[in-house]
Amino acid sequence: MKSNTPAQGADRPAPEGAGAMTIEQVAQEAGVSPSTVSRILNGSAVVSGAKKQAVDDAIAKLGFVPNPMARGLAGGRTLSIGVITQAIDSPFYGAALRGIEDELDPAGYSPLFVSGHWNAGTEARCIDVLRSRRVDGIVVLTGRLPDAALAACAQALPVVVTGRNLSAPGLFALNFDNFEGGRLATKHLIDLGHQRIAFIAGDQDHPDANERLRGYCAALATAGIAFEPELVVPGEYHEISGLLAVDRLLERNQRFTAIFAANDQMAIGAALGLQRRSLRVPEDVSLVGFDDLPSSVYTIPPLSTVHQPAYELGRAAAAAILQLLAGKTPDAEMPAPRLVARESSRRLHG
Amino acid sequence: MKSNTPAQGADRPAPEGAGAMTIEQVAQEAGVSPSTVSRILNGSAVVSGAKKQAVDDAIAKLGFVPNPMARGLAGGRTLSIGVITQAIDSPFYGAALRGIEDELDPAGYSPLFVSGHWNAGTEARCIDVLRSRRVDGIVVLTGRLPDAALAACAQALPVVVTGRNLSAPGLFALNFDNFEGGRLATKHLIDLGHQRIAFIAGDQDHPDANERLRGYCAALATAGIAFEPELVVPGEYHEISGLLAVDRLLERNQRFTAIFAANDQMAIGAALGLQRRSLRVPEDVSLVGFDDLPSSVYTIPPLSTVHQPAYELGRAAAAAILQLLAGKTPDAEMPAPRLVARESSRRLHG
DNA sequence: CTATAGTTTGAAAGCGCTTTCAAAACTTGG
DNA sequence: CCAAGTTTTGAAAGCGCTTTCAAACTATAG
Repeated sequence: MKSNTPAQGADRPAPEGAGAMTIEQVAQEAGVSPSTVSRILNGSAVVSGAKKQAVDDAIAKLGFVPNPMARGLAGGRTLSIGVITQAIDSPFYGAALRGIEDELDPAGYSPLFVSGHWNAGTEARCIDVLRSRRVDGIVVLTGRLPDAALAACAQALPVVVTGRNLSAPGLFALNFDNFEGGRLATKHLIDLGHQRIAFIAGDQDHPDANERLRGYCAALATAGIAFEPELVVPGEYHEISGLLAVDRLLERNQRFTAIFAANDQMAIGAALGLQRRSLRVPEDVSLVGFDDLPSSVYTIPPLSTVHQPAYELGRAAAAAILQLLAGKTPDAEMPAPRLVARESSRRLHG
Repeated sequence: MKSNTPAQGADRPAPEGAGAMTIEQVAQEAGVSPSTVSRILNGSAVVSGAKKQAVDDAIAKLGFVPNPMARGLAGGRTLSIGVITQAIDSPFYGAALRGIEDELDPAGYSPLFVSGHWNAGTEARCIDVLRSRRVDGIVVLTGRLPDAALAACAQALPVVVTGRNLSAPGLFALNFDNFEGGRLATKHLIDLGHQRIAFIAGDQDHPDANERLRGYCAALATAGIAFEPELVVPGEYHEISGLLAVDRLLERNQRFTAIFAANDQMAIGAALGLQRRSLRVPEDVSLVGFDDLPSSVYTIPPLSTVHQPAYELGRAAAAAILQLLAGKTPDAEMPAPRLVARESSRRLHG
């Protein structure tokens, strides 16, 4: 964690005149040419052991840090990766961003986060911004950009996209099995004896939302339970959708003993909606979410949900872009969906 | 939102060979010298109307976007602002980051987010990283860095820090009135008739946590209620602290009719802890938090809390750094604390 | 109509680094 | 011990932009 030069106060980051070091000064100090220093810095050529030592010493002594700007200009790389997230303050994507950060950092890359706000136009602008900043690659977390736009972008720049199945040159897609997740959640409720299971759907425009719905249908079918369109209410992935959905369901006079919400935020909204109507979770209605947000452990009651490894997703995406940059074919894989049973779901008695 | 050149598909960001444009080509197209183009780009000198027009046209026609790398190298600015946040996935700071993003974007600046993870050493490293990336300024959201380190950093670079009262050259501190917030929350409970009010404290190392405690004490004193050390339990700002704190309180056999938690996350943990002990909120115990996280509207029951304008805080901090950069003295001010009474607190009956 | 001050403009020198290219330094084998 | 091949090294040319500096031009006054 700390710097590796020992005798150094925490408040004095670089040994000396930190701002003004150049490769030339290092070269002079080490008695070699700037070219040689550059070669050592980048490992771009073999350098004799003696000179390498001298340069390393000089770098340590002067506290030299290469100027990324100059590097970028000369070398055509910026060591930065653009990350298009949908909302930097989303509880779900937050973890993914952290994963990206953690993976990129040791490789010397920095993420450049921009928010697309679930809007194709904004996302397109984000790409422009990132490209104008000359990022070396782009990671797109889901979003609404047409696949074609992404593929086009990938022609100029390595691109990693999550939440899609898409294949194009220079493009790597990393998808979580939302279908299986949806199936698992529904099966969990069925196994608990529930037959009338309502589904609060996610945003229609999200492919993952539709996959989760498909999983719900599949589980129902497997169990021989008829799909009941009246039990499915649209939502938009926000808490309020969950609340409203419960109202809708109750107004429709639908009987149901369980609800599966396409994400935790809606499940939390639904829980409040149920409480407002004096329906208890899980005594009267079992509730299952999707995502396993950090806060879902602490809801009342703690929420049963499908765990989405957001952090790992971020790491995997970052690792993939790094591999793409290195000319390799990414081999990242997502962990399989896993149901976390907590207290919001219970066996149907009666 | 969209580009201003009309005939342009969403998937083709720049009119033509987007990557390869240089100021020189623009100059040629407009029949002027590169210097003139640069001057127009930066508004750094008066240029005759005719030439300005010609250059603007050429820029539009070629879809030219200046290379930030070259700009940074030559001009010594990078148009990027380093932001040290504590955890990019924190529910509270997320909103602040968004505020920063929203404020910086129209000014042409980009934020560079790094996470300090509440660790002075890591934060110091973050500053190094940011400086090595040559950011034009730094925004520090709270954190544990010693004031002196910040002041030292401010000598080289404009710095805006939140959550502290600190004054140094090149440094602007933007503080929320945590004392008043703590007082307000406590007063709210007292007004509701509560006398035995437990306090779940925040992390000792956070100045704001101590301020909130001071506010709690002040409100108690004003109401003539004796301060009871046994009613104060330490916490660390996470949900689990709240849960544990309730256990502690109950083990100590303390009677209390209300709890004020130094942040919402702990309040949420406390709510669960109370529920585990079959104590109902608000019937048996009133609960008040601090921060007003977006999710606090949807807890069961919805949480009464002190609203912290995280988003505005971000915007104000960003605006301040922009002003500092422009050589002005920032005039940003934080809104006063405001109590949001929801359903987790109610009048004490009996 | 020329001398003087005031403006607008272009040429050219970097910013700090990477990367050819060719020279210098070693190898090796005949 | 020298020619030919193989490394290692340094000089120098940019990367795309900003910014002096001085030249060219315009306006004002004598």
